[in-house]
Amino acid sequence: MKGRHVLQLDGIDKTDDRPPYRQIAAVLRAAIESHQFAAGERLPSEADLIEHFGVARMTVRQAVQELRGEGLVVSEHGRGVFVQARPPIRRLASDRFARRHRDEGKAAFSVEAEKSGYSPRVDSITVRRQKPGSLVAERLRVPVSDDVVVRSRRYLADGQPIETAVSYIPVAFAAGTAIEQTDTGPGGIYARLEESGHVLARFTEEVGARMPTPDERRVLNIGLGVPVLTVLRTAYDVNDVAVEVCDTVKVAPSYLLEYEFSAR
Amino acid sequence: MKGRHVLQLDGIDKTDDRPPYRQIAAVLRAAIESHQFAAGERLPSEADLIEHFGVARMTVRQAVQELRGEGLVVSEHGRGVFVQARPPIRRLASDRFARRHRDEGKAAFSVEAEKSGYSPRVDSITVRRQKPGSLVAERLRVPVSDDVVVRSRRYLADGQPIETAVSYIPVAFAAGTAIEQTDTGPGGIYARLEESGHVLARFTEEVGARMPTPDERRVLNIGLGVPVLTVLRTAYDVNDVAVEVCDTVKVAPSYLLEYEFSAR
DNA sequence: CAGTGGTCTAGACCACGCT
DNA sequence: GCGTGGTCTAGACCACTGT
Repeated sequence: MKGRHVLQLDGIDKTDDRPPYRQIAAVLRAAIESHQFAAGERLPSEADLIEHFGVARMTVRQAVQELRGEGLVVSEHGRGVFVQARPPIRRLASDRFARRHRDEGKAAFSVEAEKSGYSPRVDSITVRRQKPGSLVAERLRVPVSDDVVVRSRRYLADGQPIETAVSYIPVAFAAGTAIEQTDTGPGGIYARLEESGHVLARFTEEVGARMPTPDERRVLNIGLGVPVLTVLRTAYDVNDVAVEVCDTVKVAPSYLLEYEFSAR
Repeated sequence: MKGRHVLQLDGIDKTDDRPPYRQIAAVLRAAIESHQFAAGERLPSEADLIEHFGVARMTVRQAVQELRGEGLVVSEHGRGVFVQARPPIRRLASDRFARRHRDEGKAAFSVEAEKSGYSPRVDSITVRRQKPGSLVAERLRVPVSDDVVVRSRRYLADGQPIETAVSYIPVAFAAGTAIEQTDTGPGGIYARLEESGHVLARFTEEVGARMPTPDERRVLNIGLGVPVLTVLRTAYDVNDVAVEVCDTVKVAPSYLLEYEFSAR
C-alpha cells in the first residue's frame, strides 16, 4: 500500500480527561459520522493509527473495539476494518401477510422490498424434517416426538443480511406440497397452505430483543454492540388450527415493527 | 479476602482449537448458567483467574469482556465483576389496554403485575407542558409550536426498574382533568380521557430495539451489554383523533410483547 | 510474499471502593 | 492500605487475505 492518503485526523489532547483510547475512538467516530470515511470504506490500518496517534497497539485496538461495540465498523481478519453500511430501515406493518399480497403471487418480503425500494434476496435456504423444540411443539400443538418440516433461510436487503427465519410446519400440512421444495412458488408457504385447504385466519407474534449469539453475529454480519429483534409468529387457519410457527431473528437497527389493536 | 472458595472450574484444553480466552469465557458462562455463580454474586477476581488458568492478565480480561458483551455480567470499578440479575419476564398482551380493565379502575401496569405476580411500583413521576418533538407532533397531528402535556414516569417490578414512559397529550384534552396531576386517579390517563368524551377506539404501536444511552443505563440500572425495546404507542378515539402518544423504553430481557392480527 | 487483524505475554501505573 | 478493575506499553507469534 502506498500511504498516499495523509490522515486528516486530530491527535490526542493530554489536557482532555478522557483516556487516549476514548479520544481516538471519538476522532474516528466523528470522521465516520461526517462521512470522511464512507460506508464500506476501509479505516486506516492499526499500524497507521499507531504512528498517527503515537500510542501502543493495544490502545488503538481498544479504540477500534469501541466502534465495533457500537456497530459502527466491522473488522475482517487479514483485510482491515470497514465502516458498516447501514441497511435501510424496514417498517413492517401488520398487514404484511394480507391475503391480497399472496393473491398477487408475492411473498411478504418482496412486498416490503418493493414498498421501501431496496433489492431483496433470500439465500441459505434449507429444508429438512426434525423434531420440534418444546416452544414450537407447544404452539403447533403437536407432540415433541413428531417430526415437523423445518424451512430455514436468510434475508438480505441490498446485499446486507438483515434477518434469519426458520419455519416449522406439521408434516401433515406440508407433505406433497412445494413447502418441502427449496422454491415454494408464488406467494410462498402461506399460499401453498391455503391451496391445500388451510385458509389462514390470524397470526400471533411474540416480540423480544436480546444480544445476538456469536453465531448470529457471523451469519447476520453485525458488530459486537448490535442487538437483534426476535419475532415468533404463529399462523392459524379458519378452524383455529396452528399451521406454522416462524422463528425470526432481525438486525434491530434495520427494523421497525408496526402493530394496531383495538381498545375494546 | 480469604480465598476459601476453591475455584471449581475446568482449565484450558490445549487440544481445543478455540483460543484460551474463548475457552475461559465458555467455562465462566457455563458456571453462570448452571447457577454455580448466583445472580448478583461476584465472579473470581482477575488475580484469581490468572492463577487458576495460568494465563496473562489481558487474556482473562478478554474472556470477561466476552461475557460483558453478552450482558451476562457487569463490572464495577474497584469492586468486582457481578453476575447480572435477571428480572422477571413480563408478557404484554395486546389486550392490556382493554376497557374492562379501566372500568375496574386499574391501570395497565397493575393489571399485568397482578397477573404475573410481582409487586409493581411507579416513581419519578413528573408532569409539565412543553413543545413536542417532530415525531410526536406528527402522530398527534398538532403543530410543533403548540405546547402539549408531558407525563414522565418510571416503572419497577419487585424493586427493579424495568421501563420508562413519557406520555404526550394535547393540552385541549388534558386541561382541567387529573391528567395534569401527579396522581391521575383510578384507571389512569385513558380513563380520564374517556370521561372527557374521548372514548378510545384503537392503538398503534411501533416497536424497535437498540442499545441504551448511558443515561438510560443509569435510570434502568442495566449493564453495558443489555439492549432496550422501544415502543411508541399512539391512542386514537372513536372519531380517529390521536389523543395520546406514549414513548416507552423497556429493559429488553424483561419483556415479551404479544400481538395478534388478522390474515385478511 | 507483504500487509492485515487476532491473540498473547509480562510487566507498569492509575482510579475506585472499602475498611 | 489493600484489593479491585481500568488503561497502557513494547514487544511476540499466529492466521487470514491479497498479489
